[in-house]
Order: sequence, then structure tokens, then C-alpha cells
Amino acid sequence: MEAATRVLIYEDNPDLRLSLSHLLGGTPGLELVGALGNCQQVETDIPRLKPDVVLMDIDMPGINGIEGLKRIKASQPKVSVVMLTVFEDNDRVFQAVCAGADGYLLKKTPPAKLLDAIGEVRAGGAPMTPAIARQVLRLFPKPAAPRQQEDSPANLSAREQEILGLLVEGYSYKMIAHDRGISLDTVRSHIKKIYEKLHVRSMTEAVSKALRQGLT
Amino acid sequence: MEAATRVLIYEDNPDLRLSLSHLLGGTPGLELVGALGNCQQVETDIPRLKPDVVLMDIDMPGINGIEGLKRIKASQPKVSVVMLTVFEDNDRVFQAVCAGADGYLLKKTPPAKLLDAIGEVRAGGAPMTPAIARQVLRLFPKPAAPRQQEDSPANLSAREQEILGLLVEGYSYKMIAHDRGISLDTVRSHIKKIYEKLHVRSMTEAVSKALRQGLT
DNA sequence: GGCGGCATCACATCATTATGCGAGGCGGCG
DNA sequence: CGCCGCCTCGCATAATGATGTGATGCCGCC
Repeated sequence: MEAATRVLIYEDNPDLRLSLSHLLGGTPGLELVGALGNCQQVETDIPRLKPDVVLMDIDMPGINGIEGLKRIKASQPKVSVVMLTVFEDNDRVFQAVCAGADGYLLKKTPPAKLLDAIGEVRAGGAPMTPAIARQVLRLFPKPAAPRQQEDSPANLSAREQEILGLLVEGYSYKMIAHDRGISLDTVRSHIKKIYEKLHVRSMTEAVSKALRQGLT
Repeated sequence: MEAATRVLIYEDNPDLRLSLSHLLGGTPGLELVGALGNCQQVETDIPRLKPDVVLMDIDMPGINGIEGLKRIKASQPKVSVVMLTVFEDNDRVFQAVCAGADGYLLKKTPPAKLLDAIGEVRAGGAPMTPAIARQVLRLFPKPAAPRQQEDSPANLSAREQEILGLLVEGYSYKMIAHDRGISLDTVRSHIKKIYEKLHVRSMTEAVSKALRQGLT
């Protein structure tokens, strides 16, 4: 029979790292070869631990997951790297995919699914959540097709973009309402719409997304 | 709850078309608005039947599925189109993805999965088989390495920078507390400090400032 | 001439943030 | 040793933000 799948974890949160370790360590057919809190030594970790699959947290202090991914792929392209993240951030997905990620999962993925995903990636699949898959598809027409000038207002209406701009400036609902001479409830309505369209659920996410994809 | 999801089928095989029709027609929450054997009249079918989701066979006589997909997307980009195919043909996948497909399933997909997929695509997901997902990822170009360098001596302590980073990612206080295994009140404390140091008074301002001055 | 998208406004309700006041432990420094 | 900054935690309150439901008027489009 074949050797167990060698799995390496990079996850800076000790709790999650521990629970992942337990999960993987207790699964037949898998061999946990390491569970590290950062990927500072990624260049030496890989040849030393020889993982088949790497679970890589995207948000880590020091060298982040995207950078770690790039380094792994640069030296050992055959190692499968599955990214773990809390948010389905468009920009991160793009970066990860471009850097050669083999999968992209949310941290809230249930344990059973996570194990499935490892099997899947070993079998040549690309585990990812539906929402992320959708984003990946949407990424396509962009780099593939010769795009023109300013677009990708993410179908935000003029008013919505305007208000998003104010959010980025740090305005509160109240300030926006006053500044634009409209009611507070109207501001709420617009922002609700913006959230829907950007697929976010808080001001910070909206601001972050706006700045990162230049919706300003 | 909202109105039922309107589904339209294009499938030239009468048997499969019939069984798909029965499957979808007998499912609560779905409304089968049509099951056509070709997409010759796709331009008029869509405005007439107003589907939310289209299941499109890729191999059809006359206008093929890829072409049908393009025409749908050209006029009604918001309609979700899930491609159905027998083979995981690399070239087809590429064409479909570039034309804006929202999902890509094999015809041998079991009925239950198919229904799941429709729900998924309505929820903003992109149903596809793992093997196809992997192909999609591989279609991506490698070049992508802008980004900046390391700095950010904004007198923030390491912990503070770390937390600011999480705010930028859209984390709430609660999520940060949980993620870092510290108390909610501690998160508050850190954020109070961050606000002081950055001279801001809200999360959005902090996020904006962080992204703009590269404190990430 | 009805339908969908946009902009406007009104409630209502629950969750999250913003802030102030404190407090204990730790480690470096003069 | 005392002082200070950092990290941790608690409590309390007022302000804001997140979400749902619903309504009105306008406009452009088959």
C-alpha cells in the first residue's frame, strides 16, 4: 500500500493549530509532519519535512501565507498547498490563485470537510468553497480579456460609489447623512445595497475591499 | 422567503431533458420555466422565460453551449449559467470559464448534487467538480508580484500592528478575540491604544489609514 | 403601462463599537 | 527601587452599525 499523505500545517493561532493537529494526527492515512506558527523557515521546512500537502493560513505575522505559498511553489511546485482563511477576500483569492494555490478553504470549514479536502487535493482536485469558486471564475474575464478603462465598479450605482468613498474617508452614517443632506435611513439603505453588491457585512470589510480594488 | 428560483434547461438529449425536467419540476423552491432542445432562440428565450439559473448542455447541435452561454451573458449577465458536460475537456473548460460560466458540472452528477448546485449558484457560489476546479486554477497565469516592502514604524507595538492587520481583514472584535485567544476586553484595550496612536476614532478610519500608509 | 433599478425615507430590533475608569503582572531602565 | 510601556482583563454606558420589512416617486424599457 502507499505511504500516508504527509501534511504540514502553518497556522499562527495556537488553538486552531492544536485542533488541526489533533484532527489530522488522529486520521489514518495522514501523517502530520509538522504544525508551525509561522513560515519564516519555509525554505528549510519543506525539504526537511517533505510534506505532500501544506495547509497554509493566509494571515500570519512575519511572512504571510501568500508569500509562503510563493516560496513553496518556487522550490517545490509539486507540493500541494491549500490556503486557509477567514474571509473570502477577492484580492487575496486572486493573489493566492496567481501564486499557484491548489485549494482555498474557510477556517470555519467543518473537520470532515477539511479531511475530504486533503483527499481531494491529493486526488488532483482543487477544494474550495462555492463562493470562492465563484470569485475565481469571475477573475477570469479580467486577465484574459483586454480590458478597457475604468470599470469594475462592481455594479455599484453612482450614489453607492459616492457613499462608499465617504466610508473610506472615515465618515460615519450620521456624517454622510448630514454631508449629503439625506436622511440617516437613506444612508442605511445605500450601505445595505453596497454590502450586498460587494458581498461584505461590515464597514471595515467594505472599506478594505474598496481600497484594495480601487473602487475609489 | 422569496419567489421560487426559475430554472431553464437546454439539453438536446430528450431522455436527459425529460429526467432533468422531472427532477427540477418536482422540487419545491424551484420553478422549471422551460426545457429546450437547442438554443437557437436563446436571445428571445431568456427575456421571455426570465430564468434565474440556466442549465446548459455544452454539446448541442446548431448553436453549442459555449456560444449559447456567451449570448446569454451578453444580454443578461445576471442570469447564472451552469454548464453540463460529459467530459472534463480542458479546452472546453477554458472556453466556458472565459465566457462567464457560473458553474461546471458533469452530466453524471447525481440528482441530489445537481439540486445542491442550483442552490449554490443562487447563493453566489460556483458549483464545479474538484477536477474541474483544479483545471481552472491551472489556467491562471503565474506573473503577479507587485506589493510593497516592509516598514511601518508607526510606533505601534507588535501586538497592535497584528490586531490592526486583522481589522483590515474585516475581523470584528469578537473574531479577533477568538482568533487570538484573548478576551474581548483586551481587544478593546488594544484598539483604544491603536486609535490613540493613529489619531482616529473608528475602525474604518483606522483601516483606511492602515491601508494607505502601508501599515500592513 | 407594467416592471425593474435607483434614490429616498421610516420604523424596529439586535449586535457591535466607542470610551471612560480601573487593575494586576511583566520586563526594561536609570 | 520606582517609573513606564505593554499585554491582559472587567464593568458600564452611550453611540453606532447591521438587518429586516415596507413604502413612495422617478425613469427607462420593452
